[in-house]
Amino acid sequence: MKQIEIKETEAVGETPLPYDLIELLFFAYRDFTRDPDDALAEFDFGRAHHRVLHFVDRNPGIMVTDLLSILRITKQSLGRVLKQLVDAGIIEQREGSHDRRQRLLYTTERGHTLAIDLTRLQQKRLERAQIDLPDGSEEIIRKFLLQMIDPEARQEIVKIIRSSFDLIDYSKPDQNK
Amino acid sequence: MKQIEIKETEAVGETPLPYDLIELLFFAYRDFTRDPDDALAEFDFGRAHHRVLHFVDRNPGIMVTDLLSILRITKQSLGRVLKQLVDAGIIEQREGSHDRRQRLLYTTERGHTLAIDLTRLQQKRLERAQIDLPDGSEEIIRKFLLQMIDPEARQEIVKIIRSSFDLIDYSKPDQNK
DNA sequence: AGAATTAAGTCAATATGACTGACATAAATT
DNA sequence: AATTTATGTCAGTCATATTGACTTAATTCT
Repeated sequence: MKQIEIKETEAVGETPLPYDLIELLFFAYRDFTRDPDDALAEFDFGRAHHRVLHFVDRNPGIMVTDLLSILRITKQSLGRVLKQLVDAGIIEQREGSHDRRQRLLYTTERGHTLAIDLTRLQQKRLERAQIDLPDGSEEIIRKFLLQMIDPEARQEIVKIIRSSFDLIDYSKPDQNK
Repeated sequence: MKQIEIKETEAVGETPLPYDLIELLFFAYRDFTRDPDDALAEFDFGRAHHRVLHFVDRNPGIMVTDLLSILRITKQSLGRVLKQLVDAGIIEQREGSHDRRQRLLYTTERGHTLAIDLTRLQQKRLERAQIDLPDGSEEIIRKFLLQMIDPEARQEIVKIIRSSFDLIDYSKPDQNK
């Protein structure tokens, strides 16, 4: 009944809307982020803390400025979260050896362990999601996700991820059918 | 250099962590939600409004309670957003014909048009993301995303999405390798 | 018929994560 | 010496969410 109702309101001849993928992305991403969210709630940390912890752990010695540009948040937003992580002994700041203005960010041993633990939670979910998928699926998923990203941003993100994208030609980010 | 630094801190012999997929999901989802976010900013609406609009448009006549359970937010959180959408003439509430306690939710004509417009933005991105993927990729992506969802929730979500999942056996949500 | 439950809404207080804009300091670069 | 850069801070605001308690109306159960 409802399905007919919907169909009727869609203009005839137009491409069907990809409601399934849209909603799957919504629900999948929600559950994906909930594993670490729940784990961090014990420390009174939230998703913002997780993102900072993740990218600092992945990029030891990252500058505050570079972290801001990855996360696309403002200095003020980062400030509080970062301070809490430093106070909790999860992240530490060291003066840059060449440029003494910099406060380079590193996870402490404890912070690194925590980051790995959270990543393992997400790993578990990702592995479970790939059960019974045919060979080559991971490469398809990777390419799909990369191409979901704004073309202008892809190259920079590939650098951040610095993973096995050798087969993807991201020098032509604007190609169309 | 940095890559070596990271490798050293990982215990030898453990499975490599799927940083690439984790980060791709983060960046892909961020850009995916930005299209409608940007479009709604003109109306002074945010992502919360989009979610409500989307699921009301997809489920005409949905009860407030059911919408709350899909979105997993509280009545109070929904309240303000819903009121704004009703005030703006985007969503309307009708008394249930069988149960007069219910305020069933519908998009207005204007609301429906807006919902479709936003969905077309996301469609564009999804289509672009599937360029140059081999045949059968969409099915793989769909299955991957479905299996990213908590096993206990999958069946309910398939009902919400009510799409082409005939080939997926979600009666055994807990199967492992 | 009366009790219990359900659907929806409201009040009050709070938390989190984000924003803008302005300004300050120190260090590096030009 | 002047400018730019890296970082941090102050003050105020906003959006989205939370919890818990309570109300009203309508339906369902016993």
